[in-house]
Order: sequence, then structure tokens, then C-alpha cells
Amino acid sequence: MRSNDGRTFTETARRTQITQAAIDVIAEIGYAKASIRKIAERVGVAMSVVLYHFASKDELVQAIINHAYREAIDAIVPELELERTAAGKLRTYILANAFFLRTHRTQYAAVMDIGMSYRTADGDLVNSLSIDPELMAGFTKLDVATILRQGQESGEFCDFDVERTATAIRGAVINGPIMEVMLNPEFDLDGYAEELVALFDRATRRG
Amino acid sequence: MRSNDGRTFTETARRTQITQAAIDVIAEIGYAKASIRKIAERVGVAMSVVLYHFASKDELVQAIINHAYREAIDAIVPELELERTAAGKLRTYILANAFFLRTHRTQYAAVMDIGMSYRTADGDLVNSLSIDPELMAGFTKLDVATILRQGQESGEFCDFDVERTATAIRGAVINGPIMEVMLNPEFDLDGYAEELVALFDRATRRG
Amino acid sequence: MRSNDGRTFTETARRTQITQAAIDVIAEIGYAKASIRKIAERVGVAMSVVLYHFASKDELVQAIINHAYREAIDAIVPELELERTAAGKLRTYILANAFFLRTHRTQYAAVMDIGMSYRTADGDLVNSLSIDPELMAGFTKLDVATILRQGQESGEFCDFDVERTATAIRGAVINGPIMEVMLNPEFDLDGYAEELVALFDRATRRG
Amino acid sequence: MRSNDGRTFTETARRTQITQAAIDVIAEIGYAKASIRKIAERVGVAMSVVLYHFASKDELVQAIINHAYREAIDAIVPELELERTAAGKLRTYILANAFFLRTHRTQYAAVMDIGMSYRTADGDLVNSLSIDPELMAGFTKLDVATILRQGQESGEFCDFDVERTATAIRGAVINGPIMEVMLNPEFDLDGYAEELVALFDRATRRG
DNA sequence: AATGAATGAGTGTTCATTCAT
DNA sequence: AATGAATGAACACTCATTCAT
Repeated sequence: MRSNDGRTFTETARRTQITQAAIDVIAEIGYAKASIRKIAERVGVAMSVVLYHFASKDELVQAIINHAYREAIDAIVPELELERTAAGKLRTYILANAFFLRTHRTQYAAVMDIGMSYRTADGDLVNSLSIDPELMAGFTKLDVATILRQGQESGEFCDFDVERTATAIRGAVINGPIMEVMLNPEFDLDGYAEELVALFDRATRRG
Repeated sequence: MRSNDGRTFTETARRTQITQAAIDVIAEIGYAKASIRKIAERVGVAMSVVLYHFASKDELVQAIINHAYREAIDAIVPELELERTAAGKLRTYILANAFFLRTHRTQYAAVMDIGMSYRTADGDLVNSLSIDPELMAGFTKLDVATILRQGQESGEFCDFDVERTATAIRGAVINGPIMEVMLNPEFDLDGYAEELVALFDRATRRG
Repeated sequence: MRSNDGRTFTETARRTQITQAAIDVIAEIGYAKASIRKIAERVGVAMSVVLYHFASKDELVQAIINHAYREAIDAIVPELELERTAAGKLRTYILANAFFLRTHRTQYAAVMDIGMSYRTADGDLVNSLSIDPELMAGFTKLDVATILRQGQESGEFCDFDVERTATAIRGAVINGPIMEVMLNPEFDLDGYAEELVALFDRATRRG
Repeated sequence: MRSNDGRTFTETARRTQITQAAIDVIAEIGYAKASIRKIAERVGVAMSVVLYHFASKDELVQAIINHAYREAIDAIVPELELERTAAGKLRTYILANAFFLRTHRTQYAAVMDIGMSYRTADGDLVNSLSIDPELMAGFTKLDVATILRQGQESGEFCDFDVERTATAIRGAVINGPIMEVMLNPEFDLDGYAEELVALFDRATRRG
């Protein structure tokens, strides 16, 4: 029986199982120490089983990234689409990201760790970790710059540079709290998100 | 001939040289792949020379962290102390950090990478990478929360939660752009900093 | 295909082969210089193969100790059990040990060397090299103190301190000749054993 | 100012100091882990000072052996010479050795450890650790075989093979208890020695 | 007489990957 | 579909020794 990508159901199930285990292990002990053997042990299979399902560690890492992005897109994009106004979308973007971070801490941690640690054989940082084409559409919708542009066109937002402000928002919504959370797991993400909503409202609204 | 810390002049020079080389190598190929051997090669000495000057890799990592913080403190704190008003300090905080990041890209990258990747033998993230006590005073002065608190007390700033807003500012000023810069070295940090100054002015000023 | 301990047949074979090679190498060049690399060379495999079958050098050392004790027990205990009288057992204890030492010189040498050289990470001498529980029963039967006690109870032996005399016998039967043999491989163990039989007969018999 | 061997007094003092420190370190952490650096640290000098006074580690080991033998000879031989009868000498041999072992545990342990662990570069056991010629005379007097031979000639002792019995006595008096003491520092050496005196009296006396 | 600096050879250990079954 | 076995390259770290000062 075949599902997609020419993969059987059990094949797909195993891949998902291994991907999830890899995420947990990376979140727990860090990407640097997360060897294939340890990931296999977590699943309860032999190390070579992992390499049977993923041609190389690189391919497993790719799968992790895609898995994480897919879940983020599935969780956040529908929320954004419930909103009509740019201000509402921005508010939702902040709150949904915080909620997702809170409920998917290990994924976030793993992806961030990979993002910093993963290099090609040449040592270059990873754009080589390209995103699955089928995810691109959803991925674009996750981009806060789109929201900001809509808000300026509609006149909801004041005048600012869209790209730069998007970078600032990502820094405050994603990069900042992920480090905070890694160092202090008690950090109150929901309270933080509400503060951010107010802060970026003051910073972006017209007049 | 002795200088400070019971260290020879040549000893101090070699330590600095190795520390700098380690920073460069980490920034270039990532902490995970930055082996002692590669660092030694960069300096042009045998690997054992590095371990002659630093008892272990951990000690070298500590030296890197302290070196980076010392330079950041020396570059930014005097600038902050030229300002009287909280608004002025916040503006300077943003601009000085951006300038420092632009001129010390490799240090920033190395420290961030270490911060994400470095774990104890147990796999725990590292607070064990503690800061040199003599740096603590300056380090505290680098904390943006102090500036925010002053601004609320003086009535310059509006009402917001100090700690949470500090996290947001750090995210936008430090964590966000460092990732941006790693992926896109052409990113215009000075332009970004000016945008941030305006953004956080709107977000913090009274009325 | 599984045999015992959840180990494959080939796994068991390899472990035995490596253990034997390790014994030979240690006997030849001493424990201190018997690196995993050299042991692997003796077997004719890559060094990592040894560490594939033994998680660490400590585990290999443990296997050596257990292997040696198992062989000694298998060789000596049945001989002892053929004897009824304490005097007969003592005589057999001496002769069987000498025979075993002559036919298993490298094992003896390796175990002695390990006993002197092996330390924990703290530098403490090793009790951590504990004996495989399944061997304990046989191991106890190897203890000459048991024989002495039986002889005193039966009235065969004269009055002496059992523990101290057992230490003396072990010194004369095991520790002494092993050093002698290491320095002079021509040493006539069988003649020595006969002399010991007479000596300890005079020293222990009643009246 | 010169003493002997063309060495100044301070030179001799330093050599003795280093030799003693080496003995302590070896007894404490074992020969295998007793590096020149650790020995130097114990003395409180730089590692290269040790190699200034001893051309190589081999030379230091030689010095340790000679030092230990010299002290054993100085302590035991005069005691033996107080005795006229072979039986008396044998008794004294046992007691004096036990006393010396009790008061010079670290030396004994170090010498035994070196004896098992030390090999030439070829891996051969060490006869290369030859004894200082000036010690040979005293060393010979330490040999229990001489005592046994005297006892048989005088008719004090019964008939036995001298060399083999000497090996047995050395095993019981030296090799056995040194292992016992290393594993159990509480072992009562004086009580053990008294038991040995009685045991070997029964085993050697005529009639 | 003493020492700081440097080094190459060696250690045990981890790891991603290959391959035959 | 799964796995046990094997391996070479890399890793951090230790050590005895050399040398200039």
C-alpha cells in the first residue's frame, strides 16, 4: 500500500517516529551530542534502521526542519486567516507564535540548535537546509512582513521600513524568547506575549 | 618576567592570540566543528600548544566568553554613561550594540553559537560558563532593564513591564540581527539600528 | 541467531578472540603499554572494532578478569572436589595451582599486572574490578582458607591462625612464583610445587 | 662543594627530595599515572627541574629502586647480623621485613608497582633496572637462601631444596602481604609476621 | 640551577557511514 | 524492513622530552 512520495504507510510512520525522537533527543542533549545511535535508542531500534529510512544524517535533519515548519504553519496560518485587519493579524501572529513556542518547546529548541550548529561539509551555514517546496506557500504566509505591508497599505499602520521592522518583530517574538526559555524554562511566555502585543501596537499604529 | 594573574608576558600574548583565533574559527565553521586542532592550525602551532596554555577546551571557551564580554563592555558602557536621559541611553544602547555587532561580527557569532551549543557533560545548557567576577560590574551596566526602570521613574517612559520589555528589546537588538547577519552578511545594520531607535521610541515614550 | 546473554554467536566469538588477544598483549608488553590499538592489531582488526564489542577499556579489562577466573575455577575446583581429606585438598591446591600457572602463564601475568596497575579514575586500586556474580560460588571454593578450616575441624591440622596462614600459602603458591616466572621463564614450577607440598605438610600437620 | 659522584650537596638533596616525592606519588596514584609533571608538582618545582636532575624518567625510576633497596638493606641487614643461629636469622628476616613493610609501605608499593609495570622501550620486563653496584654486597646479605644454606650446613634445619624454599619464603614474607596490604591497609602485619615465624619454624627445623 | 614554552607520538572514545545478511 | 558488524576519521587530552634563556 502506497501513500505519498512512493512511501508505504509503515515507512511514513517510521520516518515520523524517528523524526519526533530526533527532535526530543536534540532538545534534550543538544544537536552536537545527538548521534544517530542515541536517536535510534530512543525509538528502540538499531542504529542502522535510522539510516535505512534516512539516507544520511543530513536527510534526517532536513526532515526535522520540514516537520517543524509544517507543524508551525498548520498551527499558526489558520489563526492568521481568521483575522481581517492587519492589526488583528499582527496581534494573532504574536500570540499564536507564543502559544506554539510554549506547546512545542522541544521543536523550537531543536530547530534553533540546528540553525546555529548545522553546517555543510564545507562549514557553510545552512541555506542548504532548504524548505520542502510544498511548504513554501504556507511558509510565506508565516512572514510578518506581509502583515506589515498590508497594514501600511490599508492605512492602519504608521510609516516604517517594512523589512527592518519585520526583523525586529521576529527578534522580539521568536529569537529573544527562545533563548530566554532555554535558560529559564519557567519564563512566562503568555504574559510576555501580551506585553509584546501592546508594545508593537504602540510602535505600529497610526497617529 | 611576570605581568598579571601570575602569567608571563608571552603567556598572556599567546592566550590572547589563541582566543582570537578560536573566535575566528568558530565564527567561520561553527562551534561544533571548531576543534582544538583546527584552532591550533589557524595560529600555526601544534595542537598541544593550545592545551599547554588552556588546561581544557572548556577553559578556552571560558576565555572566549570573557574576552567577548570584556570588549563589549569596554565599547558600549562608556557610550551609555555619556547620556543623561533614559531615552538617550536607550537610543545609545541600540546604536552602540549595532555598531559593536558590525565591527565584531565574528565575536558575536561565536558567543551566540557557544551559547546554543555548549553543554555540560550531562547535556545541560551552560550557566557553568559563568562570567569573570571582575566583569560583573560592567556586565550589569549593559542591562537594558536598568535603563527602562530609570525612564519609568523619571517619567520619560510610559507604563510597561520592565523585564518583559527588556527581553523584547534584547531580542530585536541582539538575537534577531545576529541570525539575520549570519544568513545575510550584507544586512544593513546601521539602517536597521536607526529603524529600531524610532520603533522603540514610539513604543516607550510617554503620551 | 542468539546464544546467551543476548549475544550473537559471532559476537561471543569476537569477544573471546579479543579477550584472548588482550591477555597475550598484556603478558607480552605489560598492561601499561597494552593499548586498545595494539590489541586490535594483534587480532587484525581496526581499533574501533574492539570498542564496538567492549563499550570501554574498563569493560575489556573486566572481561579479562572474568575469563581468567573462570578458567582457573574450571581447572582447579573439580580437582579439589576429588579429594576427601584436608591434607589431600591442600596438596591438590598447591599442585593444581602450579599446573595451571604453568599452562596459563600469560593469563596469570596479565591478571597480576592488571591487579597492580589498574586504578579507578580517582587513582584508587580496584575492587571495582568485581567478579562476575555467577563465578562467585566457584571463586569461594578456590579459597585455601576453607581447606585449612576443614583440616583444623577434622583434627588433621595443628593449631594455627587460619586467615594468616592462608595469606602465607597464597603468597608462596601464587604471588611468589608468578614474579619468579616473569623474571625467569625457565623456573621449574612442578619441582617447586612438590617442594611446597612437603613444606606446607610439615607446617600444618598435627604432631 | 662536592659530595660523591661529582654531585654537590644541594644537587644530592634535590635528587633525594624528588626521589621521595616520586615514591609517594607512585604509591598514591600508581606508576602508570605518576607523570613527571605530577611528581614535580608534589615537590613544588617546575616539571623541567625533575628532568634537569634526572636525564630521563628511566633514570628517576632507577634512583627510586636504589633508594628503596638502600633503605631496606640499612634497616634489615644489621638486624640479621646480630643473630648467630640460622633459626634466629630466619626469625629476624621475617620480623624485620614485616616491620620494614609496615613503616615503608609507600616504598614497597612503589617498587612492586614499578616491578610489574616498568618495561624497556621494547616491552621487556626490567632486569635493565639493575642494582647500583655499591649496593650489591648488602643486597646479597638480604637473600634468605643464604640463611637457609647456613642452617642446613649447621644441622639446624631439616632437608629441603634451598632455592625453592627461599622462593616460598619470599612469597609468603614479601609478595603475599604486599598485595594484601594494598587491598586492605588495616591488615595486621605484626600478627602476620609472628604467625609466619611459627609456620616456617615448623617447616624448617630438624626432627 | 632552574624554568617556561613547545612539540609529536600516543591514549581512549565517538561517530556517520557501508555492507552482507 | 531490519540489523549486526566493521571501519576510518576525527575528537579532547596526556606525556616525556627538547631547548633557549
